[in-house]
Parts: sequence; C-alpha cells; structure tokens
Amino acid sequence: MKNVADLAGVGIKTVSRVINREPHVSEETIARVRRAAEQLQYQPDIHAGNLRRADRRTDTLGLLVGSVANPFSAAVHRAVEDIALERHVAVFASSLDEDPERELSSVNAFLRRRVDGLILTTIQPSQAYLGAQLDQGIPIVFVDRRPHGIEADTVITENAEGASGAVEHLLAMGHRRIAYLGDDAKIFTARERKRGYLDTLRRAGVAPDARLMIDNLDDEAKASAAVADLLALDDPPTAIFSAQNLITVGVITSLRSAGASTRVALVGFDDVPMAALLEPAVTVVAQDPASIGEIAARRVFDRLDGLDEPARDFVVPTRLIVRGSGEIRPS
Amino acid sequence: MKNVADLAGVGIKTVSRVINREPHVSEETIARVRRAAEQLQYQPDIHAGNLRRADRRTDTLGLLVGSVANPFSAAVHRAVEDIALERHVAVFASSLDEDPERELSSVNAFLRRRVDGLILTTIQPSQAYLGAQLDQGIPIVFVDRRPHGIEADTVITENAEGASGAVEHLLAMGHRRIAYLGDDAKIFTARERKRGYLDTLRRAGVAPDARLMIDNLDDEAKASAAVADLLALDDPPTAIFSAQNLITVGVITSLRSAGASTRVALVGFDDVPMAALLEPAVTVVAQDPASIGEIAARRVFDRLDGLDEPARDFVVPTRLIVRGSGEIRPS
DNA sequence: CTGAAAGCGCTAACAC
DNA sequence: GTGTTAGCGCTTTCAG
Repeated sequence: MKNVADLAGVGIKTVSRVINREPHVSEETIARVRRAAEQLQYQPDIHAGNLRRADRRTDTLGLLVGSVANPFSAAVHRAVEDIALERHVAVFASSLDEDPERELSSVNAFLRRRVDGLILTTIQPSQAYLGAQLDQGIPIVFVDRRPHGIEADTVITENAEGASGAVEHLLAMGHRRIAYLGDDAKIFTARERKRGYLDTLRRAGVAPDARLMIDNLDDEAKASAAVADLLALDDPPTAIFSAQNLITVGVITSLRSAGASTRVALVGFDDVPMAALLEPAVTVVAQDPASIGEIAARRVFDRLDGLDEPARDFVVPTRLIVRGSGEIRPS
Repeated sequence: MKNVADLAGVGIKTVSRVINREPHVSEETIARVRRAAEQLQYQPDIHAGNLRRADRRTDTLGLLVGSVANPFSAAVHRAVEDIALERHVAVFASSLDEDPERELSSVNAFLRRRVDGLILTTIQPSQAYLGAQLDQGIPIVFVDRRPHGIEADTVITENAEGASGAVEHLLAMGHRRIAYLGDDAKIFTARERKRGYLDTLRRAGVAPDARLMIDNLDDEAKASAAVADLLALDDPPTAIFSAQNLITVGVITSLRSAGASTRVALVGFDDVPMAALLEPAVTVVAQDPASIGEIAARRVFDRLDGLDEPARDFVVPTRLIVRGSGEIRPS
C-alpha cells in the first residue's frame, strides 16, 4: 500500500480510501491511485485490514458437511456457496466422516482462521463447547442434525415424518413385514428415521420385528450383506425401508443379484442418482438439500446483519416420489 | 495474547512460544500458560501471526472446480481435502459454472485472502493474468483443463486417448455410424475428446458425418433433445459416444423413452452414478478424479516445500469399463 | 479533501 | 529461560 501511495504521490490513507471506496476523494486522485495500484499489481491484504477494522469481518464462512463427495452434502454445499457468493464471502468446506475428532479439529481450524460464521453437521455427543463463540457473536447454524447442549439455529429435514410417509406408503400397498435398514444410531438422522418407522408400524398395529431392523450400515457393502441376510430368513420381509442414500444403493444391488428386485418393495430415504432410470424405478422420500443449504446460509447472514432473535428450528419438508419400487405388492 | 500473558504472569513472547511449541520454555511455564489460555478460551489468530511471520503462510488453499455439486468435481475436491488435512491446511472451494467472470472473481477472492496455493479449473481463453502470482511463489496447479499463456503444472485426464478407446471399442463392435455428443468446444476437455473421436474415425477409414456430431450440450435436457433429433434422421447412428457425464444421463433418458436403448450402442466419457445397475448397464471410459485431486494437491505442497523444477504435465489414465451398452452390435 | 500517528494481534530480532 | 522493542499491512482517529 505504501508503494502505491508513493507512486501515486499521495498518503497511505488516501490509497486506503480509494480501495475501500470511501467518499471524500477527488475523482482525479482516485484515478491516479487506481493507475498506480494497477501498475504495481497491488492486491489488498484482507486480513491485515480486518485486524484493525471495527467489525473484524473476514468475509469467510466455515462449512462442515458429512462428506463433500456425498451428493446430499454436495447439494447443501452448492446452495451455501451460491448465497455466500452474493455477499463476496468465501467458504471453507470440510468433511466430517462421522468422526467426532474431525468435528473438533475442523471447527478449530475454522475458528483460528476467524470465519464470520459457521454451518455445521456434527457427530459429537455435545456441542456445548461452541457456546462461547455463539455468545461472542459468531453465528452458528446446525444443518441436518440437531445439536446438543447448546441453543442455536438448526435446519433439518423432517426425518421422522418422512420416514412415516414411506412406511405408510408400504403399509397401504398391503405390506406387513417391512424391514428397516439404517445408519449408526449415534447419528441423529438415523435415530429420527427409525423412530418414524417404529411409530408408524405401531400406529398400524404391526408389531416391530427385531430381526427386520438392522442398524450400523455405514457403507453399500454392509447394506448389501444385510439384505442377503434378510432374504435368507424363514419369513423374509416383503418390503424394505432404507433410511439413507448409500444404503439404498446397496439394497438395490443386493436385491438385483438375488433376483428379488421386482418381488420385494423398496422405499428409500433421500433421493438416489438415476433413480428414475432404474428397473424398477426407485420410490424415495426425497430431501431438499438445496433448501437446507440456502436457509442455513441466509440465517448466518441475517444474524451477521444484526438479527437478534431466539434460536429457531427450520424443518424442511420431504416429498414422496412414487416411481415403482415402492408400489410392488406382497405376493 | 496479552490477557493470557498477564493471567499466567509471563511476557507476551512466552505465550507465543508456548502456542507455537518453540523450545526453551520450562515445563512449568508451559503448564501455566496453557492453563491461562484454556481459562480464557484463547484462540490464536492465525492471520495476525502470519502478518509478521517469515514465510507468511496462511495454511489455506484455493480450489476452483466445475461445480462442487458435480460428482466428478466433488471427487476431486474430496481428494484435495484429504491431502490438505494432513498438513492442517484448510481449503476454499468454489464453482466455476463455465463462467469466465467467475474464474476471475474466484481467483481474486482467493488471492485477497492470501491462499498459499491454487488448484484451478479454468474457462478464460488465457491464464496469463496469473503469471505474476506464479513468479511470486504461489504454486498454481491446473486441473482437468490445460491453461493458456502460462507455464504451470497441469493435471489432466488422457482425454483424446480415452475418447479414442471408446470409439475403437464401438468400431470393433461393427459400428460405422457413430454419433458424437459433446460440450461447448470452448471447453478444453470437449475439444480433446472430440479430437480423439475424429482421429479414430479417420484412422479407421470412416468419414465423419457432420450431422452426427453435436456440440454445445450443456445440460441433460439438451442432450436428450439432440438424441431425439439423431434418431429421427434418415440413417440414424447405430452407436453414440457421449463425451461428458451429464450428457450421458440425458442420452440414456432419451434412448429409453424412444425404446432404443437396447438397439443403439452407447459409450460415455466419465463414469455415471449407478451405471452398473441400469438396463443395459452403461459402458464408460472412467476417469480417476481422486487421483487428479491427489496429484494436484501433492504438487502444490511439494512446491510449497521448495521443489523447484519446470512445470510438468501429469496425465491421468482412463479405463474402459465394459458393462453392456457399448457392446450392442449394429442391426 | 487529505495525511500523520497510533494500534489491531502477533512474530522477529535481540537483549537480559 | 524469558522479556522488550520494532514492525507486518492495514484501518481508525484526529488534525489540518
């Protein structure tokens, strides 16, 4: 900046004024400073400026999602980026990988870099450790999973209701033996979806069968193996409710190779790529990751703009997409 | 930091030493400082420190990909993140959206935040504007597309060769009327893949037919419409080479709805989600996005560690995955 | 409309 | 082993 000032024959503060588009600088001076900056390829250092600036904004945001490679997370990320771009805010993106340590290290990495706000998917049993930052005015919005030990804005899918819808759909098709395949019960969404499944069965007077409920399915291969086990049962399920997108893919693969894909009904939670082009096409309870990301990002910026209201829960609706696999009737 | 120093009853520099794990501090003092830092919830400001530090590293990296929501880009991103994590480097991720303006604004956003290195997918006709940063010691690695007007490390897929492989495969199945469906020719990968297609046809003595080559397909819908047009031709193609993943999806949809998916052969460039589960399963020339991301990230860090050798071209191999759609013979 | 001086939170260089 | 001083690149404050 000093170099630019010297070259333009002005003081350092004038350069600062021009760069920050502050008023009270003559057109001519502005032009001269701009020319000098151009010539020296001057790039202002945002961090040096923010050191002394009143609001201390870094125009930066930290985003922690399940995995940047997962289609659901990627869609959330994209939505956040689009909103952030409008405000010239850059986003740090990280993957959680369901690792509690990673939650902590990512959050700390964000905080040391003085992000203006945080959008987080979490796995630690408690997020109370973030209370200080929240009080300190750093907006935090939790996405996809509800936090514990802290009151903060949260944007989640209507997990239990969506799962209920899926199970009701299968019940309406005449199924009574409906299997549940889900993630680790440590994960908020897995618990909620299972709750929806159980409640709906009970409401319908169907006694849940422990042999038809399988948890801890954290990859496709495990889901496939679980389906093989289910089909080998004396009285196998006539329908499957798969509570997560990767699990659904594993279920489809396994059903296919057992030749059971047109016999056993399937409804998945969260949409699956190419679902409409599969045979049978896959009926799903679709989430709306773009809305989740958008709502979360807007909330962060609203708070940054001074919004001061109690923490709020945003629940994003799901949508049952009927495509074929969920309309197979029990034989 | 001053507060921590006061609370611990030491000088500010001692706190700095403890935080940065510098030697020559007594165990006892370390313990005292740590306790004070804990108590005050002290978070060092990485940017303030880097202002004076000799190497001026921000432990931050800028990544620009096609779109964070595209599976190919997402896989590149994930690989970069994994490598960066090992070094406690955070990554800013942005989407290009094939918009030249966005390339410039993203790069500038990264630069103003003083990233240590850049991994970029570009669309501007020239990247000469980055010469100054490169000379200044900021490592830049171009991924997926070769830059122009600048000598820098580049990691790309063997586009022309992969396309050749696809077309040779179709020729070997007996096809002579092979259509090409591709992206905007402004895009490096689209040009390269088309070149591979054309060269291979010519080598085989097949005269390219302009009516069978369609460019500028930048979404699924356009690809679908293009296929419909092709099928309406007097002598329609017996095979299709689709040069990009979104286009392949559009082609499949269209072929399906025309009832031609088991009659017209298809080989896609870049793998498609669920490809193995479709009917027929989709033969593709698979790329290796994880390797691309990993090589690019390692290269950035090698340069940051002082590696000083001429810019290099890394070409990542493709792999033909035979699944069914590409093995349909002409009727 | 413009500039000089102080200071943001930290590290470098040097003293003790 | 520990503290002091200067200064990183910028904004703030205040004087002109």
